[in-house]
Amino acid sequence: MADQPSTARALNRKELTRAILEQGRAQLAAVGPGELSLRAVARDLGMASSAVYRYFPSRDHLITALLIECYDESGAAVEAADDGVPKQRYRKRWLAMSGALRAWAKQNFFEYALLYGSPVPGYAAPQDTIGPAQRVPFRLLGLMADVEAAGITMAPHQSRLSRAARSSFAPIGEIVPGIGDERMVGALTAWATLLGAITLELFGHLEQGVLDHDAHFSAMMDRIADDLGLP
Amino acid sequence: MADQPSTARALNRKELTRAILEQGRAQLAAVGPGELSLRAVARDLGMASSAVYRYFPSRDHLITALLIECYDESGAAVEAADDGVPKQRYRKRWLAMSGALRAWAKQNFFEYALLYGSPVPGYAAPQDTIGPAQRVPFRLLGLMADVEAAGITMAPHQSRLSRAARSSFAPIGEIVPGIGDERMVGALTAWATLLGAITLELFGHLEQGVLDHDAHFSAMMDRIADDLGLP
DNA sequence: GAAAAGCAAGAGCACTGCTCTCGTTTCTGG
DNA sequence: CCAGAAACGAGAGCAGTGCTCTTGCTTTTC
Repeated sequence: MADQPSTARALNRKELTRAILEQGRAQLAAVGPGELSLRAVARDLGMASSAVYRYFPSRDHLITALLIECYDESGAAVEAADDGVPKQRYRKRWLAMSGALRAWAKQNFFEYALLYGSPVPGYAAPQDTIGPAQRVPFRLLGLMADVEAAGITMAPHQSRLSRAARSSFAPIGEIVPGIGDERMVGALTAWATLLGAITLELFGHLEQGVLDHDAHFSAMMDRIADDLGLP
Repeated sequence: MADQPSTARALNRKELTRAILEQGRAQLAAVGPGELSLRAVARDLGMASSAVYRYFPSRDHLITALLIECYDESGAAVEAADDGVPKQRYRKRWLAMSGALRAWAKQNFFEYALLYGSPVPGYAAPQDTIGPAQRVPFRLLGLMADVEAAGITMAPHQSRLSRAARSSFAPIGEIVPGIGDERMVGALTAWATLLGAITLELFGHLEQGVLDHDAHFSAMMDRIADDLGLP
């Protein structure tokens, strides 16, 4: 992987792999995962369907590759949004990131469904995907760490955190240190709300009740920002 | 639909329709939507695949029927949980309802995926489904109306609701009246959080970070209850 | 009792993921 | 430089899918 392809064949292989992935992405954007047809990809590329199997040993492997690509793309969108806001404007950073993820999801409906919708048939996402998948939540946690480092306190909550809940996110605390338990729960709740809000909107569950999706999303994200104590 | 089946044939038709639905449900629980095979259902019932089309004109119609069944089932579970708690124990009612939906989702993974995961291929859920689909959110809104009627106030929020956001859920306000704008946004946010939390957990997005899913879910729901000002 | 409607079954179409084989091309080691 | 090995593209084929159409049979209805 590290060395560049020297031979013409290896170069051609990289190129074709990329072309298949690209065509697969186009297919995905058009018909959604589950309907993604390996044969159709091969057809559009003018090659035999069996030839595709030289590059991706199965349909699931293709989907996994697309999964990684989409995680990276949405993660990059969120990171770019975060980077576009001054570091101290914490609330604005949250609003920018959440808005960016929603915008990406709306522009890439099926891709969002692939990432955060029902998991495909029986296959468990392999280890390769967890890295890219964590880009978005890690950025959110980074914001929390920044807020915490700035000494900004949260409004106290009525209910106490159980010991089990506290120790539950120890793995996260090791990777992104410096976040208090209360704020950690707040951040994870915010993440759930964000994904839930986008999912409800995109998958049509708000169709009967909410008229202005933009305003509604903004209102919810503002509320979350209040809850997180973001100034 | 209202009159009972008089003829033997009509009775047989009702029975067979039910059997197909039941077998489809079994299939669904085993392999998930998208993999639900009409031929397999027919095989298990010992009938020709073409015969099933006398009862369900297409695979999507079968899925729609299952969709309604599952919405009703989950809605009934949430309602039962709500009814099991004294009306004035508002916080407990919220925790019971959210816990019940999560429990149902965990026990009916693919069914939950069918309801709240990626929408199936190209088909838009027909009008028949929206009624059953609204049972859960309506129950949550009912709780909010009860709280509001009891004169319980919410902790004031920092950010103001935009005019667009306020008027956005006018359709809901007509069906479930007596809920203030602030609490309405809070309730819809709570709904998003609930669905997001269950989705993240069930679809494996918490696998790398959270150890104790029960405790984590409880902590988030407690937090939401605080936010909603539930005593 | 005859006509009409509902029904089950089978064949068939077009499609899918995937495997295997068969020539061909390209790379590599002596 | 050239033979063996590895990679490759194409095609046929298998088992499966949703769905349609035709063919007989049964039940209902007039």
